[in-house]
Amino acid sequence: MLAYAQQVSNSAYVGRRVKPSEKGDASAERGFEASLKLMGMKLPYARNAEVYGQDEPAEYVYKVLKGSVRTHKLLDDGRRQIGAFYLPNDIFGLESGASHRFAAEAIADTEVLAIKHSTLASLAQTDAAVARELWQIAARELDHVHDQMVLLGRSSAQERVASFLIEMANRSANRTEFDLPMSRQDIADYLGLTIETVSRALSCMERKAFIELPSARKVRIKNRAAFRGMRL
Amino acid sequence: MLAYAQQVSNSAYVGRRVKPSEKGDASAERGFEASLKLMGMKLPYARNAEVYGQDEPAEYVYKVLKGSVRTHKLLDDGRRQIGAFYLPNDIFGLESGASHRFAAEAIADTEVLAIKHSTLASLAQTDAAVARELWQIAARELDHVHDQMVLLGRSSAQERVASFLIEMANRSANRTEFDLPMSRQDIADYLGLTIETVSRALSCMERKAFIELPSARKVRIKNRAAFRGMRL
DNA sequence: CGTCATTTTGAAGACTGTCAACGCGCGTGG
DNA sequence: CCACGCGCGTTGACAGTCTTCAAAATGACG
Repeated sequence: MLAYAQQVSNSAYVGRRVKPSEKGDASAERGFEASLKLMGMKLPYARNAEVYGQDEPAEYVYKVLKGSVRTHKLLDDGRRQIGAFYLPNDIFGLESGASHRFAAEAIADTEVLAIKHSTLASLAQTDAAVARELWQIAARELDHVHDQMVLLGRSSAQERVASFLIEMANRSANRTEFDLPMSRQDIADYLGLTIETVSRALSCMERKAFIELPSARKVRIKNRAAFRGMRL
Repeated sequence: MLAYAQQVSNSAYVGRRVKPSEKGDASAERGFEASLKLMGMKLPYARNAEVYGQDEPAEYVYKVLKGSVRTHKLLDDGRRQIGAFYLPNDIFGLESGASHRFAAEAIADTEVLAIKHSTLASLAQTDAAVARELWQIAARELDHVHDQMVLLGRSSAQERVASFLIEMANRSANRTEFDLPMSRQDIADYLGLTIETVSRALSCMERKAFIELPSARKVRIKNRAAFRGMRL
């Protein structure tokens, strides 16, 4: 899979050279982001395509360019838990362990930038700034799952959906009106609920005039204050 | 608090010198574990004492020597989510971020070995093995939280309690009979349940002759196979 | 315009939470 | 030495929330 992706898109980066204007500015060519830009390869994924599978070796670290990605774990009986959603500019796949414990899939048609984990590891050895940056990414990841644990373990359906909407609002450009790239099923599996419960919670909030749903995938926050009160 | 602890127990390590027998073996003096032994300080905590608080700066990384530790997040209204239990030889407090998102408390009278996060960070810069080890610890932590997310989001009370018992069995020396250092309330807050539900699940398993409870804090696994079937 | 996936809504039921009472072990103090 | 109180755990009855099952509505797409 990755071999294929490499074929189709690596060409864009083959033979790329540091331009004279970049050469002089050392800081522009260092750090994680810079390395990603220089050495990363752009990969396209269709809607629902798998970026990596569960328990697959964690060879690459990714950054979302366009579209969005979900990570999940699937149980034998079909139950699914979504670990996180990644939107443009988010980094994912840095598992620090040998293999991915969650699978990753494109939610919509998506483009990611991928860089070898081993490349980053060796970079981190010489460049302390890269090492620090990697830890920060891991820290954000851990923070998020910690919050998610409290959400899943200790909150009601209403609180979960409210927290989710606030999270999405904060992550989108426009904090009062935004699109949801994921389906109700994805939201439900992210929040540990059923689609029906998610739908009901949303309808309830719309009835209370806290939000408006111009369409199923579009949300408008009408009463931010009320929201803060009902989130976890 | 840490200043106090330093006072009372650091003395044991003040002036410690590398013994001749150790001096020759470079590998014995390197790595995370070795550093911990050399530079760590032994700290005692009474039952329910706080090792560090929520949102406190993450200055130290700890290893449990005796006793056990729980990490938790407390909500304003009293709801609590326990993140993990740490038993002897477990390492905790490596948050990678600036501050601890969960608080840590001693469950019973406990002794830990503490080492400055900054010390490890600078060690990791020169010693790649230490850097690798730190990532492994973080990876284990992340794996555990991921498992816990699936547990909290997608499993029944019975499955949660069964998973918990198996987890504890696997972590204890004797896999068929072991002690639980934590209370029912701790277990409940770890599994996202109430004490009553935990108690009922345990009673039910005892009735089915899957386990035996010689006392509230002692567990004997009688039917391991049946367990594997009911865990998550 | 029809078809299919997705979402919403409704009714019934299951599971877990809540409230309350009881039991047990243990340390304290009379 | 025993009674008592206290923390902790268990059990029961009931209520509430969320899930399940079913059907209707909506919307995307050919």
